Amino acid sequence: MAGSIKDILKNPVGIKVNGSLWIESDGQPFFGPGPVELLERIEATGSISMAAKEMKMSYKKAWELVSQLNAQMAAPVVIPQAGGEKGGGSTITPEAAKLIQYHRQLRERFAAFLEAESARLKK
Amino acid sequence: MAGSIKDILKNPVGIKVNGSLWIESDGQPFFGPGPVELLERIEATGSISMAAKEMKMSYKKAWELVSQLNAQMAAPVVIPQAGGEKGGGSTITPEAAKLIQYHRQLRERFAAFLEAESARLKK
DNA sequence: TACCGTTATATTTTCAAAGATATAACGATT
DNA sequence: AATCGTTATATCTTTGAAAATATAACGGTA
Repeated sequence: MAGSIKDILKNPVGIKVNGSLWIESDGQPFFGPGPVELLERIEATGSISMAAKEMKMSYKKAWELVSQLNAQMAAPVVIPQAGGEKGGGSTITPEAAKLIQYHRQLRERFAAFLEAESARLKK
Repeated sequence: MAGSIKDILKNPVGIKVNGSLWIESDGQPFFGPGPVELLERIEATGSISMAAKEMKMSYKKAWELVSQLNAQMAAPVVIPQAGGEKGGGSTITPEAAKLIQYHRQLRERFAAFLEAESARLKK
């Protein structure tokens, strides 16, 4: 279309609309893509430290995320155990599974939005 | 609704979905909310330095944004003049106006999306 | 009790982004 | 030529976030 955005760009080939989403509570973000993946990997590995390693995230960062998440939920999403067989580990609660599922669907709807906007950009 | 996300949060009052959008070219973001506001203020003030000061952005940062934008557009969005009456100044081109208008509409559609998602969150 | 790998926490180090500062070039006006 | 406020650019400093490091606590198992 004439007068389109892509027409005024020097290199319109790789152009698209991108973005990121998160859930805010009291104005401060507390649940973005990072925590979701962390929860998924904690579920898969049974361990915060292993999940963090897989994501190339420091254990400290991972622990802070878990701690922050648990603090903001009515019930904890991760149950940690320090010590025990194999040194301990962590399991996720049904509430965590709910969060994961919700965020997955949210991401899908957002991806559709971005797709539509990217298409509009090229028209 | 039962099993909703808001039910598993400790403080569900201020909860909402938020996010940010930008345009990518070749995978690297080059046009987000900051540059738009800068362009608007350059148009209003006729000067990069005044626009930057209004936004409490360093002149350096503002100049870098302008420079980067100009480099990525087929035609420049800002025409700077160093020296001249009143020391110089900068004007924006019709292409810049197009970018501003596009981004404004994009923001509106995104706001609607976020609003819908925030509403869904509370259901 | 000694060991293990994990959770929990404090401290230090690194590093990149932002900011501050300084200086030159510019071109109309006087 | 001197002045003015702007653009243009280099360099130094600050600072804040991430990463790295270190250490203790934990609770099963052998």
